Amino acid sequence: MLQIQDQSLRPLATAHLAQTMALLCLSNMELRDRIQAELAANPALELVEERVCPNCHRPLSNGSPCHTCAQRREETEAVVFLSPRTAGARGLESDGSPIEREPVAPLDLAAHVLEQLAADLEPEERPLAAYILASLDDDGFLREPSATIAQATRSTLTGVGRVLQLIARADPPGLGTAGPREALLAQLDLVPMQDGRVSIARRMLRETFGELGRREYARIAQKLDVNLRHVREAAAFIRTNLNPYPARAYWGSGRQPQTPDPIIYHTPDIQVSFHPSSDDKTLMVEIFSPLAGWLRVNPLFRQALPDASPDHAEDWNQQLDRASLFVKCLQQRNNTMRRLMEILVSGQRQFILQGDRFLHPLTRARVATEIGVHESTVSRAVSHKSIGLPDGRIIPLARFFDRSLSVRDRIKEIVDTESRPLTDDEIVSVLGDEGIQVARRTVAKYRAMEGILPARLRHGRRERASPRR
DNA sequence: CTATGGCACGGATT
DNA sequence: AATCCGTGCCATAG
Repeated sequence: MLQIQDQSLRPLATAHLAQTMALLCLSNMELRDRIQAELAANPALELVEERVCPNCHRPLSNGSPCHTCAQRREETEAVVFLSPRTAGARGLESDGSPIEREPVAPLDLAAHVLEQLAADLEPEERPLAAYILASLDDDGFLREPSATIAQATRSTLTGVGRVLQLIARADPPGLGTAGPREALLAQLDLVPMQDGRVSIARRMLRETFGELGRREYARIAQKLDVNLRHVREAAAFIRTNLNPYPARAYWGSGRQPQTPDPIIYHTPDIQVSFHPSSDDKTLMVEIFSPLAGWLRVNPLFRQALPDASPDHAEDWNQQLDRASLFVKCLQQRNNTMRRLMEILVSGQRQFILQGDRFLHPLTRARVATEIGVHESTVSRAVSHKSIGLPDGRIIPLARFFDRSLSVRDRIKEIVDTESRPLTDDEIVSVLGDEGIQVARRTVAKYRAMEGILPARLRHGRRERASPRR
C-alpha cells in the first residue's frame, strides 16, 4: 500500500518542481495570464476575491498592506512581504515619471526651422514648408498624410516628400515624421558615425520597435540574431543620443534630464519603498500579487467529489490534483521570491538608496547558496522581473547582478563633468587613481554601453542655446 | 602617430 | 553546455 502511494507521489514531486520552476521565471503580467488560463481550464480551482493578506490570510480592511505582517520584525532593516496590491497594466505615461510637456511654442519652432531651410527651399516651396510646420502636433509629428497636404497646398506628392525630408534633417531632427519610430529613424540617419551600433539600432527600430519599448532585449537579440550586449548598447545609444519626441527637445544648455524613460508600460513586479513607520531606515519591499484575491482549491468541488458519477470521477480527481498542485507551486514561488528579495535588499541597500555607483558585486550563485536553492532557481526568479525603487525608477531585477554597473556609472559622471573631452586612456587613469583597475578596451565598451560618443565626437555638441543667431 | 572599434579568446557565470 | 564578460591584438580613421 505504502509503496503504491510512494510511487504515485514521486512523479507528482517532479511535476511540482518543474511547474514551480516554470512559474518562477514568469513576470507578474505573464503570471496573471497563466493563472487566468488555469482558472478557466480547471473548475476545481477557485479565486477568492475577498481581500486578505497574502502572508497571514487575515482579512484586510482597505487595500493597504497587512500591517501586522509588514510591521513585525522591528529590528530588521528591511521588511519583505507579499503585497495584496496588484500590478496591472498602467496608462502609458501616468504617475511615476511625470512627463513635463514643454510646449515649444509652435510658431517659434516653425520659424526656427524655416530659417534653417531658407537656403535649400525653392521659393515656391516656402508656403508648403510653412503649412507643414504649422500642422505639427505638440510632439513634432505630422498626423496628416502627405496626399492631403499635397492637395491642400496644391503641390505634388514628390514635392511634399522632398520638403519633409529637409524638415526631418533640420535642427530638432526628426520633425514632421509620423511618430516616434520614424523620428528616431530619421535622427539615426544623421548620426555622424555610422558604426555597427547604429545599424543594429536601425534594425531594432524597423523590426522590433514594440519589443524595444517593452525593454525585451533578449527577445530582440533573438529576433535579429544579434548578440544581446550589442542590443543593449544600441538601446542605450538610442536612449541617450536620440529623442523620440523631436519637438520636446531642449537644445538648450541643460541636458535633457526628463527624457530618460518616457515609455513605461507596466507597474513593476516588486516595489521597494520606505516603511511608513517613523524611522526612515527601514525599507519595505512589496511583492505584488498578480491578481486581486487568492487562489485555493474550491471546497465545494472537493465536497462534491464523492457524488460524482463513475465516468466523471477520474476526471474530477485529476482536476483536483492539478488544482492543488498549482496552488502549492504558487506558494513555493512566492516563498522563493520573498527569500530572494530579503537577501537582495539587505545586501544591496546602498545601491537601492544611493544609486548605481554603490552596487556591490553579487552573483546568482552566491545568493543561491545563501538561501539554499539551486542557482538556476535564482536565475529564473530574477529573470523577467522589474523592480520599482524608492526614487521612482523602475529597473530590471537582473541589474542587481550587473558586475560593471558601478564603474559605468562612474564613467558617466567623469564624462559629464569633464572640462575637455577625455580619451579612454585618460579615463582609465582617472579610474586607476580611485582604485578601479580596468583596461582601456573595457572603458571603451562601457562607454558604448552608456551610449557615450568617443572623445573626438564629444566636442561642441548641444551648444545651440538659442534659435537666434 | 594616437584613439578607437572589431574580432576573438579564455575564464567566469548562468 | 551555453552564454557573458573583460581583455589583448590588430586594422583603420583622423
